[in-house]
Amino acid sequence: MAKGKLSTRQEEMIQFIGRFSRDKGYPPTIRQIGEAVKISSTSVVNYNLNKLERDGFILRDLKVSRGVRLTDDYSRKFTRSSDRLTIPLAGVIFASEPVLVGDTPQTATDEVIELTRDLIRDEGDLFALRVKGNSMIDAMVSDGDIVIMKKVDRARNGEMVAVWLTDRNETTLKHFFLENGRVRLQPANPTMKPIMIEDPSVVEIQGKVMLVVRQLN
Amino acid sequence: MAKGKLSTRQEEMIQFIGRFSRDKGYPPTIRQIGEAVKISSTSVVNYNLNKLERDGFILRDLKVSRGVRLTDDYSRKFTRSSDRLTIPLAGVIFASEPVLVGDTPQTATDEVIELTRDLIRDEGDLFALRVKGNSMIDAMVSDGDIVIMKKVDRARNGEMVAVWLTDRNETTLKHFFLENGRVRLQPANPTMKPIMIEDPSVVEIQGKVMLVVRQLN
DNA sequence: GCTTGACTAGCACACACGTTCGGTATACAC
DNA sequence: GTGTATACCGAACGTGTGTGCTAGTCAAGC
Repeated sequence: MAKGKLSTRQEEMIQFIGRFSRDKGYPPTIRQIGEAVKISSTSVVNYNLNKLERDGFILRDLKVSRGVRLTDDYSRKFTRSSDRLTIPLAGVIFASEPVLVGDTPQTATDEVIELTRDLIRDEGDLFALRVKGNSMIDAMVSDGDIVIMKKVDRARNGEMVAVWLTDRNETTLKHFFLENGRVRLQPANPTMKPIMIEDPSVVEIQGKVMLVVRQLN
Repeated sequence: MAKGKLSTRQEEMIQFIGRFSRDKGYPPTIRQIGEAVKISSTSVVNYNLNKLERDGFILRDLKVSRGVRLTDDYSRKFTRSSDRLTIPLAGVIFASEPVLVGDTPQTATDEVIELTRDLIRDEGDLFALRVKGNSMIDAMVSDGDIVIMKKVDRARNGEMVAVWLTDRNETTLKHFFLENGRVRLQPANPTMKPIMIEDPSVVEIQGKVMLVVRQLN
């Protein structure tokens, strides 16, 4: 299967086929593909489509018009955004490092999490992180969990956020409260005590936790 | 919009267009539709398609081959069932009651959870429960979480299960281990101690936990 | 009887669209 | 040099496919 290396044009072709199919409800013709990626000859489009098919990116039904479609893996990235959400798995989160918020565009990320809109209605810059280690057990989050976060730099009281504490070099997931100029970070586990912080400037908000998913087995 | 009354043929045409598009990845031609619903003339198919379009069931792009598709409302009925999962929300789970495993068929349940296959690959009898109260914090599960369970009456070592302990009238979520005729129930929270049970018969397995989902806000 | 509207069949036409073939250019190996 | 593989172009060819026209059937209403 996938030989890995795709030319710019072939990448563009995949993108175009996906977008076109999603928007119009049917796949493009060879000529439409050619127009989109600036190829003047239909034979060249055909040539590249054959290559993409050989490498497992698309499926073709020969002799039928518009008989081209992306393979399941790829078409998933283009499914209607209204009922499904594709979130890039941006990395891992653990106590001793700040959350990395990569600027990698979604299409460049290989691993993604698919969710239904049922689970998460919010629009915005969402990304997923896999939890590493047991340092977040006071947030009722365990090793291997996936947290879906929204990129924010401010929090409202009560929201659960990922914060980087600059004075102790630690990332933690807590409910955030700003009270009389002090920050209270409240663990989700009600049996545990909050952290009180006098100087709010040591609290760097990395994102707001929207969803936690734990897969067993 | 929809005039309500559809002839048998027109109903068949909608069904066929939906199935064809789903299976093949592109819509059928007029001739293929005709063949499917036993219409010999392309003009008759065209005639009926125009009617369906007028009544809001389908969309057409004229002059383009295979330029027909169902409107969003209808196409949704034909989305690949293999990539999405609808799980009935069967009730709540809390410490002082055994898990209710209703026999209500899935269709009768009103509340459902929709998940993508990404999250849960297992086939089988799945149901969802909402966690009530903080009695399961030792399983790293908090109030309001949703647990997706599979109906089983046996567990393999290491699996996380919902068990009803008949001797203490309590439901709990634990990792299950059968060792030398004794049952060890291990909390997910590594800082907490296991429950050892000498008599396995007091352990009633209610289901296997497949997924835990926590929505914030 | 006649007309009208809904539905159907058959078929030819024109263009939409995939395929094929002859070429060109470049890079690399022998 | 010759050969081979990759990537591209342009044009012709043949089939795929929507459209339009003519005509027939049947029931409802006059």
